[in-house]
Amino acid sequence: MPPTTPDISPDGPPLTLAGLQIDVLEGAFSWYIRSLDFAVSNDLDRRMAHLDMAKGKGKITAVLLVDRYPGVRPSQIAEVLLRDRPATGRIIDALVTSGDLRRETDRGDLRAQSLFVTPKGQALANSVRRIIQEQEREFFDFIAPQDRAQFMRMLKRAYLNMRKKLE
Amino acid sequence: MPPTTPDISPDGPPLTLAGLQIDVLEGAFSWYIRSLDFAVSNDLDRRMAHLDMAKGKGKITAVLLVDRYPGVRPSQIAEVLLRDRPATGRIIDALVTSGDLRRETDRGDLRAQSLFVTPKGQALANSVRRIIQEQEREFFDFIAPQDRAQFMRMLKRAYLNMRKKLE
DNA sequence: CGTGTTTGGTTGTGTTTTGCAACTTTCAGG
DNA sequence: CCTGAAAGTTGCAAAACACAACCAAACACG
Repeated sequence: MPPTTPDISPDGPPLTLAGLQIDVLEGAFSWYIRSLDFAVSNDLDRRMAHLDMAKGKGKITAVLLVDRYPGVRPSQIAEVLLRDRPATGRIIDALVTSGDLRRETDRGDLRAQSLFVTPKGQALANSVRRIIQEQEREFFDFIAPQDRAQFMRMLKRAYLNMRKKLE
Repeated sequence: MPPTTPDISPDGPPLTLAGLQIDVLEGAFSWYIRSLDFAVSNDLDRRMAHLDMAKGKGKITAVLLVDRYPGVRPSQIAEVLLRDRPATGRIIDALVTSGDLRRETDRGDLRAQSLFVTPKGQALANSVRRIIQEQEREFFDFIAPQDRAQFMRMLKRAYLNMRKKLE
């Protein structure tokens, strides 16, 4: 395409893929976020391939949540994951089957369940955390420490804005 | 914030969902990005629900790309989308069927195709752009102009880092 | 030329994901 | 008790996606 196109974006050289200049096209954060998610997820899947925990978008968060909050209930996890209960239930099923989580009936509420990690799940959670940290280090290290906080803050705030709207 | 809990993150009050404090849990950008993507995509789907273009993750980008670069080839789109050719081909199929895109045989290379938007597709592209801009405005407006550039730069760079690794 | 390799696209298939609806059990309030 | 709401489960049907196999055109090059 003709290089006559002025570089509108004030953020470095225009991003070119397959000979197409992407930047201006979408002009939007959303495109970067969606693409970045795609890349992040794929990369995570690769790194976790050796763990038995089959490709799990939700599974990762679920294990970490249960590990950190022993006794959580599936419905709470569902809310964090932004999924419905059936979907969450199946995620948990898989984790129970693989021997990483354990279900108990919540005492005090026979309808609900309390979730706990097994020793195996505990180990898994640790692996996962380590892998995530490696990924962070590898791909986000270019962000200066003081900028990291701001970056995180922006992500968080946007996320909260969205959640509010979705409810 | 509760005085008992030291606020590790220098980025505002801890994020609590369903009574669980999420922040420290994942501690990572990746979690925010993945969640944010989920929210962004859902929100986009909603906003686009009235357009015939059935829920399309790839479709959105495809239409915009073709609109901006008349004559692009499916393989180029595939590369941008980070999908394989079959997947991309089907996306294009759908858009052709719905009358938004038009295929032509590339002159000069009989194997390849050149894609163009139809008038309908043109209108669709405009709608999509408008919707995306609204979404941006609604959810990312809190970012000060001078910070936007930096935010974008970080997203972009992380994205590029990832892509390099995926290839 | 002609032959082997690469590139662009299509078709077919099987798996995974996921959202919705319906159903069971339990709780909470009056 | 009775009713309505909440927690999970099951069933189902649709969508997305990755992989492999396949055809046709282009290119490289001896």
